Amino acid sequence: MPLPPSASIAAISRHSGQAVTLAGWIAGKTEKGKLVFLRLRDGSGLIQCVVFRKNVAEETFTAAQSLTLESSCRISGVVRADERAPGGFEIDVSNVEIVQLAPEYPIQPKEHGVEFLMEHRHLWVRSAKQHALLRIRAEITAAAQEWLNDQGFVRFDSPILTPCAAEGTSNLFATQYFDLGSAYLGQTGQLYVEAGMMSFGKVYCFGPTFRAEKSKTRRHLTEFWMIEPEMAFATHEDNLVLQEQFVSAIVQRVLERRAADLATLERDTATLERCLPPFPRITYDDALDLIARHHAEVEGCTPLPWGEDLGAPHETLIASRFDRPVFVERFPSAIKAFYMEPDPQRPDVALCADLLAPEGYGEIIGGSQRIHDVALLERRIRAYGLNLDDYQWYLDLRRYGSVPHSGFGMGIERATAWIAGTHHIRETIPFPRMLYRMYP
RNA sequence: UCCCCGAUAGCUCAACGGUAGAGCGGCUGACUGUUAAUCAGUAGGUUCCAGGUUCGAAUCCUGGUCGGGGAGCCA
Repeated sequence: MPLPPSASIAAISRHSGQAVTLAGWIAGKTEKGKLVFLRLRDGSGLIQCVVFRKNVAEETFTAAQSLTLESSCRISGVVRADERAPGGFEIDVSNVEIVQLAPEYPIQPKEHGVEFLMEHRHLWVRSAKQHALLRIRAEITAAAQEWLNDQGFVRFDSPILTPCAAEGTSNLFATQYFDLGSAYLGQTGQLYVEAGMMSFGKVYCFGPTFRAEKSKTRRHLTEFWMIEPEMAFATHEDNLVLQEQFVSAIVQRVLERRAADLATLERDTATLERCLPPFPRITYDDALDLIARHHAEVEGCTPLPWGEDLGAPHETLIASRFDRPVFVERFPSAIKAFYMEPDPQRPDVALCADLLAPEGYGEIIGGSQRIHDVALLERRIRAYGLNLDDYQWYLDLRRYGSVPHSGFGMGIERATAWIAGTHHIRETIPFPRMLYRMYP
């Protein structure tokens, strides 16, 4: 009769000296004649299991010998402290029950190319580094939501199928929506969380967003997850304070709870430990000065005339001059979304900010104070060439009890790439969707 | 969309105009402390596709397909 697992590998030290049954997959095997070492992975951790021929039934030893990489099995035995074992504990095996014997496993414990690994992403997620990375992602999404919940935010999700372009800028994925014409996969939930903010005061949405841009860089996905808080009666200043507290709370929680995974990834945690408020702030104007003076330090970085948006090399240069995330605020309104509140001191710039992660990981947050005056918002919608009829519901939010309000969006994958120290964003989501990849 | 690069055994790669190879993995055997074990043996190929140059093409040329790196766009 099959035994259910009686212990998890992560908590194996609690069972030292006891007989347990573990259920999992074979992560490695070494045969040494009359003994077999099995490395068993159960999702919580990895442990070495030792099968001695003279200690077990002949069929148990044969079963242990026959196990292949990633075969599933139940292993019973006594937990024993042994300093020769990785992790300090091993299983002295008494029984091996094969659940399924796997044929030759494609992914070997050696170097593989990106194309091959992406083609086998459904198997690659079992590998130690991918496992650590995706656990960190899960910690980040949990930390982000729980922190906002603790601050009184209410989760208020936005639709994924939307009737028109929210910002009128990005290219959207279109799909046929019954007899109502085209629907578009949303590229932000922001306009909808503004409606929620007027109901709950503080809200956030969290879900996938879609950009049909033909981006082909290590910082872009066509489908990515974004968490977007929005607060009533909040100014640009309030927004920046919220962001630095939010980001540092997430980073500190990952440092506390996922230290082992950061170690697996060989992440240098020094820059993460410094990630505490307040974050430095520079204005767009200051950024242009800084670029003019230091552009030679970064390859491909050239001085910018006022009014041009920052490119990737400019962001890298700016981020490299600070030891923690840095806000770049008050961009020219003309290069930003139509709904951003103009600076009352200087109406040609917007009350907005991008948060740049250190170490060249780029923009992880974009946020702004939103226009709350209905007449100004109408003028902006027209000036951006958008169809006013599409935005009547959004204008209603300014007709009935309008208040100053602010919010931002954080890209989960970019934040994960930075915190985990992963070169390419594609590994920070289980199944990345990219320009040239939709399988598996 | 633009610029650059690549495709040879299951995987990682070599062969650069003259007989298509190695390491790893697989399979068979040996081994009581391995942990990307070691040793011996063994199987495994439409050199991405189509056309061209040549006595002869994995190799050179043209086109295509698939993919990688970067830019722009943005989170």
